[in-house]
Amino acid sequence: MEKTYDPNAIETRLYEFWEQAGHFRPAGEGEPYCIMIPPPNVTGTLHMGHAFQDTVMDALVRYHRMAGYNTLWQPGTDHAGIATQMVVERQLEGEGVSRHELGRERFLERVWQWKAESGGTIQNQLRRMGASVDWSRERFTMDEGLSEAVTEVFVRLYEDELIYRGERLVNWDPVLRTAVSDLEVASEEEEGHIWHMEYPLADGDGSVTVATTRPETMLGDTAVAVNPEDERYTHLIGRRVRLPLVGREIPIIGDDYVDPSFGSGCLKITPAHDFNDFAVGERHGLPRINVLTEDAHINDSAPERYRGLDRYAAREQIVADLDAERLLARVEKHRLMVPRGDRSGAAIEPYLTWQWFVRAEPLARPAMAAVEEGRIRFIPGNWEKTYFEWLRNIEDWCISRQIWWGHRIPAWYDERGNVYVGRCEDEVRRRHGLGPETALSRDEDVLDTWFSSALWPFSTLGWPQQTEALRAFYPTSVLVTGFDIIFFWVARMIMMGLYFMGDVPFREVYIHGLVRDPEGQKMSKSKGNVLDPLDIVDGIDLESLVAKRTADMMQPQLAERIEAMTRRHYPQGIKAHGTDALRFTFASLATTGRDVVFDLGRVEGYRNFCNKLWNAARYVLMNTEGQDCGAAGEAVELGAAERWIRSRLERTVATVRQAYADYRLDVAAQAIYEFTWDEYCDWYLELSKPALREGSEAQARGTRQTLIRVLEELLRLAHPLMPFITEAIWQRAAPVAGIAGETVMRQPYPQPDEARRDAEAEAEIAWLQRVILGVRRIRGEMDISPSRPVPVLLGNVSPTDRQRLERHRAFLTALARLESVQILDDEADAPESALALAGDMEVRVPMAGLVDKEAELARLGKERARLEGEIERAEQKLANEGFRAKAPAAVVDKERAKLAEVREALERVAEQEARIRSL
RNA sequence: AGGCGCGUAGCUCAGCUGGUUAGAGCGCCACCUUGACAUGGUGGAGGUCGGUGGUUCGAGUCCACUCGCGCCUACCA
Repeated sequence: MEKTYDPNAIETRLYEFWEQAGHFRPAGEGEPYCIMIPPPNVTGTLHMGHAFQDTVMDALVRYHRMAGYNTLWQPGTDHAGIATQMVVERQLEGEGVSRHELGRERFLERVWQWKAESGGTIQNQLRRMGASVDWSRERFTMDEGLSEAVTEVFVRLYEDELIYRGERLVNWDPVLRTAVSDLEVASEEEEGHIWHMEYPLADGDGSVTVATTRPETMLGDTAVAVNPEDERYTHLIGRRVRLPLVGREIPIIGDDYVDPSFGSGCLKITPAHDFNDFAVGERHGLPRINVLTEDAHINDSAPERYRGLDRYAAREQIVADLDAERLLARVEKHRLMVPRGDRSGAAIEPYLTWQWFVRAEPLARPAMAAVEEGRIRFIPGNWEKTYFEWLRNIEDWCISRQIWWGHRIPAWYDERGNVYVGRCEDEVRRRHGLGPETALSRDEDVLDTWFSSALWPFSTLGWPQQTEALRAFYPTSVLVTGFDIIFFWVARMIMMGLYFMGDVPFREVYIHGLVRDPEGQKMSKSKGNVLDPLDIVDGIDLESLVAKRTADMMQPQLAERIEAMTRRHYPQGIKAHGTDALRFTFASLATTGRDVVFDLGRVEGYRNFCNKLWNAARYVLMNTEGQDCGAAGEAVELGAAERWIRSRLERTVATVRQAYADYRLDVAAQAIYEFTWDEYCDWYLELSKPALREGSEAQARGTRQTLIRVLEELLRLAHPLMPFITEAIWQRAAPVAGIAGETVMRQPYPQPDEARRDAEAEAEIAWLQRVILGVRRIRGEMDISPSRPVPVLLGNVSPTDRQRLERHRAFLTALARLESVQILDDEADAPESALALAGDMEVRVPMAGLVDKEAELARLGKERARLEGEIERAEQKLANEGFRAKAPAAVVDKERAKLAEVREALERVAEQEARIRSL
């Protein structure tokens, strides 16, 4: 083995080996375990959120695969309708062509071409992360099979009256010229104004004052509303005002939607351009006058003067005209929430159009019940609240999009505008008896991408065909995802799964946090604080990182700031850490669903950990490969150290298994880290050295056997978190441990086995550690050179201590670097010495020539102060009658024992201090 | 406005059903090129757990209030 761990040298090679050997495919036996990957955008690239999420999924999947489950991790991508179409449109723009000039068919060819070019990036990045997905089953939402599922679902929902077409107000993106769902709109507070306008009464003197943040909508006003309880205005209800600039007479109506205490208490009603006004309009049978074109210019319903103006130009003009007519009462600055399309950034217009909708309420009810009844469990559980809250207030889902890239809606129209829904035109003609003389044209719109994503858990398994995979893996085991798409995706999968499969799509939903940058900011392309996970794996120099982050930005003016921030956070660029270190970092941060602030320092720490494991393996193999490890059944003697490390490993196995059951990868990671470093490397490997050097043949054999067996088991234990390094070492270590097999990923996961617990060995080694640590502390604090062997005297030695000393003298001498060990029969014989306590036993290092008086006094003083504090605390507790009476007896006893012990220790320390002082 | 979450060592985070001296990694200090590993070893310093009040024999851990931060949902013209 190389002296230093080099991830680069092993990772790619091992992944290719796994994939080619088919190790990612379900075993075909055992209880099914299945995770569906949340499909990333087919033309996208891997970001830190993906890497985190994929680490969690891969750990779960590898764990269950090793634990004997028939395991499938289903991969695939979605077509990301709007996002992908935008990318291709921008390309066309560069060529000076619009998609309309190109035509639908040729445009779609271009999109497929783009997919062929840039698709596959994210798949290869997933490979670099070690993701053990079954590539042979990879799916894409626009595949034939998945498209068939989409059509089938649409038709059935339509036939069951859960899909309808209607003219409604929708969120309209005037840049993309398509409807978008509520979820694709993000409202941000922005500076704006509020204009107070006078609407003169039509039949007499006076006027009412209305206020608006969007004056241009007044062109479409069809009423003024007041609260019917508002005494100032009740007399006006039923009268009319003359709409300024337009001249239309509109009624004053009473509706309790109006808040009398707000503003003037009079509200202009524009049913075609405001969601609340739309509802008011419905109640009062008001006309809906749309005054905008689909790209938010004033249309022909408005007075000629404004036609063709952009909405903001029209606003200015209208304000100016009102002012000229002295109908503008006043203007105030006002902060308001402006809805913007999350793709285009354009201000969203409520816009009256014909769209397709899914009736949500009948689907939402069973979806809530599934969680209420525990058929689906959220982890952490509090996300249920968010889920219920959304489903309770759910609105019908607008699923049609006025774009081209996506699943075209399976609806046809005849020349009279009748609509027919079916799986294909033939079916429509057959079912409705429409001959070739009837011309049919297909609906131009496509479906929301999330519509196809909602079917993911069953469409990827072959539905509507009743495949074996569908039978085996539906419902899937767990969905791993971020909280930001609970609404978008999780709830919709549950609704669709229940409706079409009659069962939940997954039994558990593990919600993880967001990955944030070192300043706690959400990582996003526009902020320029994203990291490519592979740059952490492979490393990247500062200049390349800066260039990467400032390349093709949406807002180039931020480049300077981003560059400065990047230079501040990564002054040396980023070193290569390897996939395993990155994965281990993510695992250690995967606590209870909270966000993770990404800290490169931790990755570095875990890369060091990989190196530690690597070198431990190097040492073990050096001492076991080609040597007698007792595989042939020769006599093997296991000493306390051997029994101890096996016992410790057993505990670790139990902890790690429980951690997986609890979705606490941080706990699993920490248990593995601590066992490997603090017990196996720091102690057992050191203990093995004297045993191999000085032990009997049977002892050496037992040591070698334990070294290799513990290593082999540890590799299996750690494999789901750090697949590459464990595989690389395992392939070499397994034969030495007498285990055949070509990959660790198909080996059984370690099982806890109480029989391997050994309390006696643990006590024995704990004693040894106490003595060694005592000597080391004296050494450290007395500044005795580590290279200088010291003599040690043991005082107040019990028979057990005496036996232990005889058993472990060699260990003690080696690990504490002793010149000699002697038992003091009479304490009075003790020379001047520095003191450490190991339980009741005194560990003394003579001072002559080694220890100076002042240093030892300082050390003892510190120790005494600590012990006195302890005693005071314990005494206070025990003096408290309430404590003695009410605390459990075990707790009280423990406190008493502690007090006695500490008092004893204090006595010795004080004694020692007095002796030294008297010198 | 409503909901959720967070605030523990300089930094990033653990701390389960309340009970030994509140832990880890990184960073820091001192010493050490000992033959698995300087991506290392040994020893050490450092926090009273945002604040206040309460429940309790006992609270970082439960309750109330409060300050600060974040997110989500809904928004009044």
